Amino acid sequence: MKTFYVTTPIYYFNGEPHLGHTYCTVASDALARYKKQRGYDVKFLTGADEHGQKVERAAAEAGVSPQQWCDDLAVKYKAAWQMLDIEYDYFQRTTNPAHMAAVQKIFKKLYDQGDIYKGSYEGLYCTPCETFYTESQLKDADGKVNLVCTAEGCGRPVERISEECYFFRLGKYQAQLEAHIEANPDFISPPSRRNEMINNFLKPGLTDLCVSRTSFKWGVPVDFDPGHVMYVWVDALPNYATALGFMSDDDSDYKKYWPADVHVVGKEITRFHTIIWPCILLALGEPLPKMIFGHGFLQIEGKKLGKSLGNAIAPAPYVEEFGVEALRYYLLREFAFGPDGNLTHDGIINRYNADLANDLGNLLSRTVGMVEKYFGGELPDISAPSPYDADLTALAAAMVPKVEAHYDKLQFSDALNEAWNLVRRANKYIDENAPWAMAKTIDADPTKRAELANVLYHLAEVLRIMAIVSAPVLTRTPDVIRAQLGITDAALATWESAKDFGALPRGVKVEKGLAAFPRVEKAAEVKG
RNA sequence: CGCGGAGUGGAGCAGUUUGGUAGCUCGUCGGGCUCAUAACCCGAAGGUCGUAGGUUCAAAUCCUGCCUCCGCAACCA
Repeated sequence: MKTFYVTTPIYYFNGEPHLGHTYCTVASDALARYKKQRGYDVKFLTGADEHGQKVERAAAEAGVSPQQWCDDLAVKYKAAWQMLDIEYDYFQRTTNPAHMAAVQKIFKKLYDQGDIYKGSYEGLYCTPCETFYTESQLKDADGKVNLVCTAEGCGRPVERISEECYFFRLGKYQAQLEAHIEANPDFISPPSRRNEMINNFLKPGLTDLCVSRTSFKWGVPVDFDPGHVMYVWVDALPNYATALGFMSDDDSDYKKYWPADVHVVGKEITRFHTIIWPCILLALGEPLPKMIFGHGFLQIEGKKLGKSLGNAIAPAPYVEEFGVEALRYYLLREFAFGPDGNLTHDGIINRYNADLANDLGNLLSRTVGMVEKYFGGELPDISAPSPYDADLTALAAAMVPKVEAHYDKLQFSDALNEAWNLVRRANKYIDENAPWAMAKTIDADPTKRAELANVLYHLAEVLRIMAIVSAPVLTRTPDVIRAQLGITDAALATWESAKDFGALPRGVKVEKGLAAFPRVEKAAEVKG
């Protein structure tokens, strides 16, 4: 069986999960679900980056140990992912002892082969804030360098000091990496990010990277040099491999699933995943991930989402108001996956009402309603075709491969739009056939009776197919649709069966349920 | 000249790689239908595609200048 390994970033544990994390994780989850539907043996990893000075400080401010701080947050993240129907296979944590042992081996191996060496890091340092700055960070708007700390409320002078640390020979692998990027156009996706990486970082040349610190303790110790802990790179990035058992006694999963098919990351960390991580892998002699996809950022009601700005927004209020599927659908349908997007409350309502309530939910409702009203819940003979059938079935047949192509490229919005064309076509098909007119004579006219049944059968088939192609995003409604259409055969829920218009057996029995997506009115406000 | 992204009818967005009737959703207006979640279907109005030039038979799309907004610049998804 073909394998597919997809990862979210390991989220930095200096705050609770917000809509930014949600966006990235929902997209990864949709991809994982889609690949499962397509028959892949999927491994879907998410996790947490728990080390470093910021975590250490945040824990101190909260009056708990760093480990306690992380344990508490891990519970919250897992709860958030459960609320959002995220089907991850493993939640990696960088405080996981197995991970820590593995990265120590990685660090030692790189040191032994000369790719990590001991040197000193020179920088401008603010002692009270324990923060290093580069000159470029201290530039003001005019480009002048001011030797004062920029931390909020500080402004004290910084001093030029040096700290002993270990360096990774990043520059040594530049040529190899460039050749790989050249030979694999999708390696850095989308293309705009690829250009950015090449122009911004590769062209100026890679400099060796500081991979250890002595200024804080909350990290993986460099076991052969007490006093040093690993800085983020060698600790965090290899999580994608250590989660599979890389550098452990049992690396069978690593052998099976590595290299990763996609690392889904936010645009601000594209650089680390497309340059530093590949160079570490090259140094280790391991294969590189096939694709790093750097998606854009969400704004919330036009405002930048950021923990430091304090307007981080939790997904829970949106889930409470609209339901988990509506939030997932909105995130993946409203925004192209790649550029930035602006999430708005009104926008969710519009999407929800237009696509989920009016188009899909109502199609289910009217279809099932008519089967009940006209046939007492069970379709009879459907042998009389309608002149509009061919157009509908042709559209359905053409739709599925297009949806596949879009999902394969992580273009969720295009995939959903393409799928929804079928819903819109089906609603039109109802008008074309005017089943309510047919219904008037079905008692006296067996042909009309079969004609009407045929129309309703086609609608049921559209809904069955929609249940399949929407399943990467809509995690619950597909089952609701199948329940109302009386579909129990798992063979009618497979991805392949979506290409087989007419697979649904005759004699459809329906059972009307609650509206799948009741409309919401605009006056409503987000709670909390 | 640090780098990158964006500027398309009232709103939000596609389209720009491979130039060739400007598309989608919402909203507005008119009509139809009544099975359905006041939902559905049809039609219409509305855009000199930021701006000034250039290339071309032809530019939202390629090139150049300028204006505006935003992001990044050792870890905010």
